Amino acid sequence: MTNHPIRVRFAPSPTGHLHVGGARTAIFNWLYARRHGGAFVIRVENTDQERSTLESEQMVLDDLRWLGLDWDEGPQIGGPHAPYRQSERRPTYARAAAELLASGHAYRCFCEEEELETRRKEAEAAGLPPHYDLRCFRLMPEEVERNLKQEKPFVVRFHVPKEQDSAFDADVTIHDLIRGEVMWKKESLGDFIVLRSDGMPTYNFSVVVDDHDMEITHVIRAEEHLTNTHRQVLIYRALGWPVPEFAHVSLILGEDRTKLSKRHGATSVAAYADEGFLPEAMLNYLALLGWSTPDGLEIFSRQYAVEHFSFDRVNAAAAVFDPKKFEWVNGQYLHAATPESLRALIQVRLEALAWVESDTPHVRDWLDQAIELVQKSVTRVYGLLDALEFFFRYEVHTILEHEENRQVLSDPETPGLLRLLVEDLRSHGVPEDSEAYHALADRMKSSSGLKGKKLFMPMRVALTGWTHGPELHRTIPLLERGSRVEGLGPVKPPLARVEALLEQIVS
RNA sequence: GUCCCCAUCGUCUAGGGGCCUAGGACACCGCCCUUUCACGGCGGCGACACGGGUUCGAAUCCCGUUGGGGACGCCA
Repeated sequence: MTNHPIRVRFAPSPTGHLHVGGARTAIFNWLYARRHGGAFVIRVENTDQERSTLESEQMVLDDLRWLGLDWDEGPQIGGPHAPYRQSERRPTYARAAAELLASGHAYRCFCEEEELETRRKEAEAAGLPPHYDLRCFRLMPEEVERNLKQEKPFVVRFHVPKEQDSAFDADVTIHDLIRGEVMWKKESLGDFIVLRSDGMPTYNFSVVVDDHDMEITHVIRAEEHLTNTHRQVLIYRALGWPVPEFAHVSLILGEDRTKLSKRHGATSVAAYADEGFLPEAMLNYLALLGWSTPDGLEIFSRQYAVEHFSFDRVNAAAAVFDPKKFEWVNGQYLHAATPESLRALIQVRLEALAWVESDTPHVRDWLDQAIELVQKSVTRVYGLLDALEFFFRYEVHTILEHEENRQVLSDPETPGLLRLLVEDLRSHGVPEDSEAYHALADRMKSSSGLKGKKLFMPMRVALTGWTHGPELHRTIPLLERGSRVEGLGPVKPPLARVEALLEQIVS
């Protein structure tokens, strides 16, 4: 293509948290930049002063950082094309608009909004395209002068010539990196506004001016902007600027196949973070929604994606966001994570729950073993808390409230069995490793005459309070050790558990 | 309504004329592993929207139909 370094940008409008659709666009931009050693620029599109806020900007940037998408130029870090906030770039737009005005590609329009609205409706009713009727395009210079003198508010409109022999051809063809050739005829476009009456540029104008100013070589954005490209290319043409490459990424859809939005449930990156999804998993899943790896890998590192990303493998069709698969991807990352890293992620909550009182090496060591024991059973970070709960909570009443537990314990053999278990734990001590546990199991088999589920389920319930959970041969020693670790929240030791339950059952 | 985009299992996709009786992943259903649950392993269910061309040969190329989506704003 070109010898110039690749420059791409992500241009969010700060009106709330980053959504998964925006996140995926950002990811594709970032991957493309990193793949080709180019620059990833962030530009804040806040020309809509009604809806844009600084708080939202901060949130979006935080969300991007959480995803690990670092930018080379943009808000908070600056760069050679600062400022990177459109509200602060008004002089640049004014200059470009003046140029369009001077060259006759644009004109002042004094029509009022309500007036335009009614005329648009009339045109539609008459079966005509709802385009601007060119009223102000035909204004005599004297009339324009008079209006200006009266300080009538005006917008600047771009003129789209419809004459076939016009020197300025308003037909446009682009070569989209994802879609191939896309073309529009001049007739499908009316004269459009580039500068609002308050002097702020409209989206289509500011985008072109900024992308040119910031030397953007590849515009990678959502497909909803595809038809805007017609207008934008005309502006490039009128200003005599080179047109960048385009890549329009398909939309992410909800289950009902309409554009993903709030009503589909959690759609913001932050919401998923709050629910215990990992940034690597999010990056992986979102990249996979539309892009596929050359060798069919579905779980891959950030580095792998950077090395293999290409628009050749980006699908042009829209994709439905599948929470189930996302959950699976997250699980894959969670299962492969080191216990230490997971512990760090739940540290604050462990302390809030008072399961951790002081952060000592013994506490950390015990926690890592406990996490290692349960991590394969969860798909979300905070699911670890539920999986670990049985270590720290053993309440006989709560246990007996659960139907499954009651069923297991209702066997007439249970009291005798638990009595034998108490005796064994007292005389032989609580097993401190798998081997000792298996010895215990053997003794219980012969002393009780029970085997299989009849033996192990009551033991499991008595020891953990649940009918399911990690392997007993690892759980029991860990429970016993946990009860002795200082700085850890209260862990009731195995013997005390069985005794407490037995007492309640026989009474 | 006009313009634009899109179209392979329920979902994400592989596929770019013969390698396709269409491969993988998620989900679902079995079985195995496991004295529980989960993880894991094995297997099953399940798709080229339709109609015309082009070609010796089309999931793959072309046209049309249908369907879905998006855009038509002094929002982005």
